[in-house]
Amino acid sequence: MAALRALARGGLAAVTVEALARELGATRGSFYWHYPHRDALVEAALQLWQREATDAVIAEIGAEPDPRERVRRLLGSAITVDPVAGLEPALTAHADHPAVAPVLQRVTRARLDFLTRCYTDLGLPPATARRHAVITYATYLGWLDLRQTAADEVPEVAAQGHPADAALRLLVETLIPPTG
Amino acid sequence: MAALRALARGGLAAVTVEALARELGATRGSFYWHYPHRDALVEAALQLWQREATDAVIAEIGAEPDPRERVRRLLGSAITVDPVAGLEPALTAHADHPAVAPVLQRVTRARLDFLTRCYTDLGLPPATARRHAVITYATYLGWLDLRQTAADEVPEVAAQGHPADAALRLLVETLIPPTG
DNA sequence: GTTCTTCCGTACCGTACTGTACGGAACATG
DNA sequence: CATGTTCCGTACAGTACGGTACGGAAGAAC
Repeated sequence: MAALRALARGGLAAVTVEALARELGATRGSFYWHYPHRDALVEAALQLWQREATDAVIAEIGAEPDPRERVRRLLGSAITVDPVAGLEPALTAHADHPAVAPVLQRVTRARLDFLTRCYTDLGLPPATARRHAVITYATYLGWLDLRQTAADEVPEVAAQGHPADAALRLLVETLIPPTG
Repeated sequence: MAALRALARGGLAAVTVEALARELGATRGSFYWHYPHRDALVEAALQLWQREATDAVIAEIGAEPDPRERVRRLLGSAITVDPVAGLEPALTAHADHPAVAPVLQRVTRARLDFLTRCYTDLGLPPATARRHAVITYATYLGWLDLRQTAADEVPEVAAQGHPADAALRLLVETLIPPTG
């Protein structure tokens, strides 16, 4: 969705009907046939993001039986793939927006629950697993931030290549407790 | 600075001369005597942020001789204090903005260099220390994100109180290698 | 007291955007 | 062929904002 790209570039204020119409080679008149107003567009874009960036990923990786491998694959995909660069930082920047808040809350809870489950499956008691999940998820979020702010200064943070592999190994060592 | 508060709430687009004048009980006419244009305001606000949120902190904690205690105090202040809530996530959301990019790059480099120095002082070889610094800093950034997006869902992430203390202990255990 | 400087307010223009009204093309359906 | 539906474009308010021009109050300088 073009709306998500605009959101990633310039925040919520950048997702305008005008810019969208220009980018797609259409006119605003056409837009207002498909959506009643601008808010409906951002709403649709946010739901699309939740489905593709969270629900689909959890469904896919959740099929993996080994919890250690689940975390490893999560970290790996967090490092290598970023379909719409800068989207998540842009969303957390509008965490208090009435349209963003509920989606962001659902996504955060789903991801944290999934991670917590991984850690309990590794043998950790629930409270400890929860705290590990929070730390791991925070590291993931900050990793995305760093990729936006210092992709050139911090080559480890790039989406692909050899430095990313070395960083992944250290991430796994740091964030996954020795053995369950 | 009121501009930074506006930036934290609604991104760069929210730091408008009109809103600022309203909040301060003045008029736009008055504003344009102090600043030549809007961009000068955001520029000044960003430089203020760099001085208070990075230069001052590094100068203060840098005086601590024990590197392990330095990292601990960094994590501690990261957890407990957040003068303008949501500012850093809002800034990383505009990482490619011409006014934000250079400031953000300087801040990121200064913080990463400082952290790397802490880890080398702990006895780690430079490359390893650098990677540890990146991970620790990413966790810090993600922690700020989580505080914005899920302060209610994740009590560990709140700015104060007993849950924060438990989280800090785990952070220290996770992010600081056993002994240098 | 006159004059100058500093600071703030009002009034105005240009621009970019949202939303609506309406017209018309393309196409299906009877 | 007539009619309706779907989709897109143009034209028009209304609004919020950036920026400029100008006027005027308050106080300092002399």
